[in-house]
Amino acid sequence: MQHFEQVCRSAGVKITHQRMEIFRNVAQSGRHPDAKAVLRGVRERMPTVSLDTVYRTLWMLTDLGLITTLGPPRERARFDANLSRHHHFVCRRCGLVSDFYNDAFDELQLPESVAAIGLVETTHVAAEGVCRACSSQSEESQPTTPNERRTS
Amino acid sequence: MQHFEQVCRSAGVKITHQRMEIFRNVAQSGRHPDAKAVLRGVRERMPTVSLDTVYRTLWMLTDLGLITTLGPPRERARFDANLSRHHHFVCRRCGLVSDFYNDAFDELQLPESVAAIGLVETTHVAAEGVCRACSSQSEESQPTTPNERRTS
DNA sequence: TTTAATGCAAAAGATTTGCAACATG
DNA sequence: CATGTTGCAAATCTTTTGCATTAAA
Repeated sequence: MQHFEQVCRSAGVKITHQRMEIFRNVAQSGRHPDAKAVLRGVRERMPTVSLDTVYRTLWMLTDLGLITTLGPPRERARFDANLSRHHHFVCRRCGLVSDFYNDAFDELQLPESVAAIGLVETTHVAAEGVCRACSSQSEESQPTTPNERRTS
Repeated sequence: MQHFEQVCRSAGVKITHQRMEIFRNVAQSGRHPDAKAVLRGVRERMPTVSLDTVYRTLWMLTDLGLITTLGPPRERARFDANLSRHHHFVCRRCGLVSDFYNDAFDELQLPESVAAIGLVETTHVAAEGVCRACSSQSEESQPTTPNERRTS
């Protein structure tokens, strides 16, 4: 939080209540919320904040390097305040993303073929599967047919 | 393409021109297009296809296991017809996603902590950086300040 | 011929922008 | 007090849905 204020100050942007709440919300919850989720969280303390302020602030925080986004840039972003080196578990059913740590994964040796594509700055492992909550939900009814989408 | 027809037949879904074009489009281009991009591609041969058909078809192909999506499910999806075990290079500037292969990455040993989160089915490495095209574009003007978003 | 799939148009969601009122430094 | 920031409303863009028409089997 001190870091937040310091970065804002040196970037010359004002430290407003909204910005503090929004940053706190992304930073505190270990979640990886999208803009809507941040709005919900922030409104518990500040019922008047608007969604557009949330968007503007999230992208501003991203530009300042105070948070990052998940996945390819500019797409239906989810934000992440965990700036330490980490990796993700992604639930295929519910979309839950949770962090885990592993030193070995922090220094993977990339094959030479990658150099031809571009300059790699960091690597990141995504473990995909089904989270606890989802797998206990469907104890009896494992889908044998491919899941119906948006049809229940 | 034979596989495509076979899977459709055994799933009891009709093999239409649109579906063939859409599948071919995702499968042929080594890209990871979103729905809009698929529409553009398909319209070169079939100018009358509609965007909603593209969406319906892409999700249907996903349900049949003929293609997959990138990243967390249900979010501004990008589709991938490469079903072999592979990993991704992701460009931070332009969002380009390109595939690469590495046997070692196919069998990463996950730390025990992950078991507590859920059941992992597969792991996937994303190498993030700047692609050739983007880094040659900005030879002279490396941004020292964080990139302005949607402001140029 | 029967049933499922398409295209259209409209609805529902998500994200961005212009602008007057307001708060921060 | 000056300027940058907010909230509102409206614009834009993306994705989904209802329904009459068309095409596959």
